[in-house]
Amino acid sequence: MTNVQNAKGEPDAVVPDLGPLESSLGYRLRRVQLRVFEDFARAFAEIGLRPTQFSVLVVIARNPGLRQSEVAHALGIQRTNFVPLVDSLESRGLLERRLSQQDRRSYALHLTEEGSAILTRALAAHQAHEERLAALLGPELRNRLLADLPKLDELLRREAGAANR
Amino acid sequence: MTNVQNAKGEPDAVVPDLGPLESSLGYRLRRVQLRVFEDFARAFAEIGLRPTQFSVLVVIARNPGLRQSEVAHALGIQRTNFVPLVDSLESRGLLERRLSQQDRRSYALHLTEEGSAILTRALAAHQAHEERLAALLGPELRNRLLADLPKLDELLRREAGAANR
DNA sequence: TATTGTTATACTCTATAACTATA
DNA sequence: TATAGTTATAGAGTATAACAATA
Repeated sequence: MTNVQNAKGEPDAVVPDLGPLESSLGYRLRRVQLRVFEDFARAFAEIGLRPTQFSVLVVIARNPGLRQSEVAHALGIQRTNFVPLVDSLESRGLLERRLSQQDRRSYALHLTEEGSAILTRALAAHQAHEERLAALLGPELRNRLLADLPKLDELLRREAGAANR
Repeated sequence: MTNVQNAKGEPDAVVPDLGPLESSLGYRLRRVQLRVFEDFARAFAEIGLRPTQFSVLVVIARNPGLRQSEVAHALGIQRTNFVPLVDSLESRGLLERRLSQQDRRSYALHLTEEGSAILTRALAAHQAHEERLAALLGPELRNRLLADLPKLDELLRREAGAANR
């Protein structure tokens, strides 16, 4: 355990020793991700979209007509769990399920006008959020993380793929 | 949209354009964290501990006698949500709540012998998991991430602290 | 037979409000 | 009055099994 002091020189709370968690990639990623999502939540409070909902709107806007399961797969969400997610966005009038002509089992997803309008505001909020982080981190640290994190993702994706064969 | 090919030269599924998510720190962190936790889950399947439970045992082992809320705070978990977590570990016989003498409102947390024994196995599994990641990433990328992620965490911690004052 | 979307279900995680017993 | 632990509760996120309609 370590005693630290705050800016005023008062003794701060005792900081417990985290042992192997300190150098654990998973632990570090979880803690940092939660912090970043807190900031995201603040930026998106007025808009009323959670990170996952935002990501769904983004993917549909940039790839209109994708099938439900394609969007789900692109975002790493199971088909099963994607249904209520799409339900919520559809009942808010932000997207439409259109019956596909080629394959009548599937729906093609499209944004409504309202969905596009909200997405415009959301994209601005997202950019402001990213710029806030960028100002905090500096370009060097930010760019390094944005280069390193996908590398880790890709390496693990191949590993997992190989393991599931 | 981009068409990619797999190793056999067969056309893989169409890869949707993720737009601003590609360079979103929050999105990147979330995806990578989930991948790393998948690997963690594989490593811990036989042991039967989830990441959070593991982290609780680690902190108690290295700081025996901490109060419940101190452990919760160290791990970024709310007191409220920490109760059932400690309940589950206590009912499995891995830790004990001991009534504090100085402050009879609080419990001091200690591992049982069985808790220590399981933690020994868990620490080995965790090390193997980290070493697997290290072998995949190489020392340079791994060390850079383990240096950069706490930096980001610390910068956001100060920001959030300032915002809540 | 396999796939798309769906329902039902269960467990974990997270968040808020309010209680109790101590301080 | 404030704090430590608790209860109750509700909303998300994630996971599996099984079904109908369609391919």
